[in-house]
Order: sequence, then structure tokens, then C-alpha cells
Amino acid sequence: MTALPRRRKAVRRAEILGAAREVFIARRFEDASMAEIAARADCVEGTLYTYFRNKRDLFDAVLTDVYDALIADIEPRFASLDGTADRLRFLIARHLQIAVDDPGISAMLGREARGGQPYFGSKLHALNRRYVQFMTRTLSDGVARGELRADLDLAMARDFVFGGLEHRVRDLLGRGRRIEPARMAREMAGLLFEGFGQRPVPVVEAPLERIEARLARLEGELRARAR
Amino acid sequence: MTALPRRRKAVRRAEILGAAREVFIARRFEDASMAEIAARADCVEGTLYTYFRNKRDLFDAVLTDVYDALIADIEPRFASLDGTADRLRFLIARHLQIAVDDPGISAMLGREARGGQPYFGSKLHALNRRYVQFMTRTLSDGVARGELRADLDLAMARDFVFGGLEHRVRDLLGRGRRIEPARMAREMAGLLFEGFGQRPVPVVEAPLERIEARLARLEGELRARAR
DNA sequence: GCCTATACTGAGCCGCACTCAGCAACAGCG
DNA sequence: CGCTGTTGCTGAGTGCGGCTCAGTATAGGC
Repeated sequence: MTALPRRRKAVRRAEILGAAREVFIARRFEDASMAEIAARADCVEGTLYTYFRNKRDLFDAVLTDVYDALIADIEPRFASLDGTADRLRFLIARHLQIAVDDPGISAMLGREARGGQPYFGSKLHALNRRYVQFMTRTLSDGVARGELRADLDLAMARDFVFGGLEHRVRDLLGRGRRIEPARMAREMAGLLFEGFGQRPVPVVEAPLERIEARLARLEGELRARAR
Repeated sequence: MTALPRRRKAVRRAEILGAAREVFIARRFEDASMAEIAARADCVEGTLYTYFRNKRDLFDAVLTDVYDALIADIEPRFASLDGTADRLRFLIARHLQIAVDDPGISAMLGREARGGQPYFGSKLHALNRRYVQFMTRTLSDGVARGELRADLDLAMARDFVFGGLEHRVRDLLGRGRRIEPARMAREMAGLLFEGFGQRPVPVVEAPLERIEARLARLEGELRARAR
């Protein structure tokens, strides 16, 4: 067969990316075939390789698109928030929102966000850092303002947030549960802020009671004498 | 070449499993080849398929071994612990210990614990459930005893623990940091128990003021009588 | 010493990612 | 309106990896 009429490179690229996105959402990386992507993009396998060096590269390009859009959406809204609790809730809710808007994408991220080996230094790595930085900034600002405990281990806190989110989303999507981002963000942020533990009964109670008992006795004695 | 002398099935199986374990630790699932496993087990690819249905099945068998040993090790020690905090610290430390004893295994788990598709119902699934149950039991007992807040969402709490652990281990192993299980378990459990938030200044102020007012009144009265 | 179930073999199949020599369409030039 | 170099695309082909299966050598019972 003869070549199709010439297309703008950018247009073709976008078509391939779109096709790849569909396929990578539907199948795991290893199960997705370049042949299927080519078929959906109405071209031949060879063509894919004139736009992307290999399968991984194509996958990374899809992911890059996702991150780009996500960061562009978060940036201005984050900038308008001030309190640590508000920011934390917003970031968690926004993350959960992906799972609602586009469960396919969310599942894909859950499956293989950490895949690429020559990951460090790549554009994808840079984007992931930018995404995570919204959180690290929130946490370090929180400590600086005295809204979070002064001895908070930032890396550990960050891992709890994202690790918890990852597991939570996988669990809920896995069993087909509906996700309400705002509500769940409130609960998650609340749990992180306050901890699992039962608030200890303030230690002041005992001494206070003792003092009040003594006061009552004194007052009683005075009243007795007053008679 | 002729067939090797006959071996007990179990022996051969163990050899293959050992070879597979080495290979799966060294390479990611997709990069590990049945040819290499066969070579290390001193047999031919075909032989592998008389013991395991396919590559995934073999991988699951390796994982199953790991879980089996892990659970057998945890079970008795867990049973001897009573307090929620002790249990939580123990389970976290034990999980971190894997990364210390056998970073290869830990990295492997981190890479592809969630791989198998026909996962539900499999022996692997059952083992994972048993492993996770040490944690869920700890949490629900903790609530029952009043050591954890009564409104604790158990599934959410569990996801924070394991998600946090997963991310923390990946981060630390990734940057070649040493892990001290006991110390880190104390920190992680502490953070989970107490939360990120700054402890509010105890609300004792009001009662104190009341008490001081009563004292002042008493003192005034005594002074009045003294005259 | 023969027979059959068992343990293993290795050639070969298929589907995959990836390559490459080449061709059709076009743009610029005379 | 031909000529020519470039661009965009092609599809046959390569090698490799998982997996199959007809077949062979051996162990162990008879």
C-alpha cells in the first residue's frame, strides 16, 4: 500500500500519543503491544519509532502529558491557599480527584508509576518532583508556622501521605467503591494531623481535682465558722 | 545430551525455586528470562514447565516462600505482645528488617508485589491477607481497648501504615541509606500515634482561672476576718 | 531382563519490540 | 514543468522470549 497523505509531525504525534494513552490505560505496560497502538493510530509499527525511541519512551511521554496537566491545574489553586490544613486537604482531594475523573489513568499510575530505570534526570522525574514538592512545601511551611510539630520528619511524613493515598486508591478502586474526594480528604488529613492514638486524658486532671477538693474543704470550713 | 540422573521431584523443585529467586532478585520480572533461570538450575527451559505452569506461576511460588517464612517468624513473637503500641512498633520493625536482611527481596517486593492478575483466590493472596491481618488485628484490638481513637477508620489506618512503609523503604533503599529498624519503627509508630499536628496547648487555662478566683476570694475573706 | 510410568529434553512455534532499505509525496529550483 | 533533495511513512525482516510437545532415557516393579 502507498503512504498516507503527508501530515504535520505534531498532529501525527498527538494521534499516536492518544492511541498509546488508550492502550496503556486498558492494559499493563507489558501487555500493551506496539502493534495495537499502531493500529489505533492508523499507522504501522515502524512509524511509531520515528516519533518515539521505544515503547518505554512512548509510555513516559503519555505519563508526562498527565503530569503536565495535573501540575498546571494545581499550581494556581495551591498558590491561593494559606493554612497548612487547607493545603493538605486540597492536595489530597486533588489526588483523589484523578481517580474519580479518570480511573483508568489512576489505575495506570498505581500500576507502574515507578517503572523506568534511567528514570533519574528524565523529564518525567523532574515532573514527579514538581508534583511532590507541593506536598513537601506544605509540610515544611507547616512546621515553620508552628502548625505542625517542630520535630516532624518531613520525608517520613511525605511518604505516609503519598503511600497512604496510593494504597487507599488502589483498595477502593479495586473493590469498585465510589470515592468522594472532599470527604475522604477531610478524613485522611484529620487522621494524619491528629494521629491514631486516643487523646490522653489531660494529665492535669488529677492535680486539679486535688486542688479543688482542698478548696472545697477550705470553703466549707469558712462557711462553718461563719455561722 | 542425555537426561540427568533421576532426582526426587521435591529436590528439583527446590533447585529451580532457588535459581528463580536469585534471578528475580537480580532483575525485574519482565527482564528475567526463563532461559537464565533454567541455566542456573542446570536444566533446560522445558523442565521448568513441568514444575510450574508459566513464568508468573514460578514467580508467585518464590513470593509464596518469602511470605511463608515471614509469617512463620512473626506469628509466635506477635502472640507474645499485648500493648497496641508494642505490637505496632514490632510489626513495623519486622517489616523494615526485611530490607536490612535481604535488600534484594525487599526491592523485589517493592517492585512487583501487586502483579498477578488472577490474584484473588490464589495462595499468594491468602498469604498476603494473613500477613496484613497482624496489622488489622492490632488496630481493631487497639480501638477495642481504648488505646486508639474510637472513630478510627481501620482500612484507612492500615493503608497509611503499609503505604508509608512501602514508600519509606523504597526511598531509603533507593538512595542507599542505612535502615535501623528499631529506631525507625519507634519514629514511625510515634508519628502515626500522635499525628503531624502541633499538640494544642492544654485547655486547662479556664479551670485554673476559676481556681485562682476562688483562692483570691478565700484569701480576701481570711484577711477580712484577721482584722 | 522386560515394561511402563516418570523425569527430562531440545527443536520449534508464535508473538513481541525493534530495524532498515526504500518509496511516495512534496517543496524549492532551474 | 521536469529535476532533486527532504520528509514522512512503510512493511518485510531479525532476534529474542515464553511456551509446547513429541520423543528419549532412566528407575523401579514384575
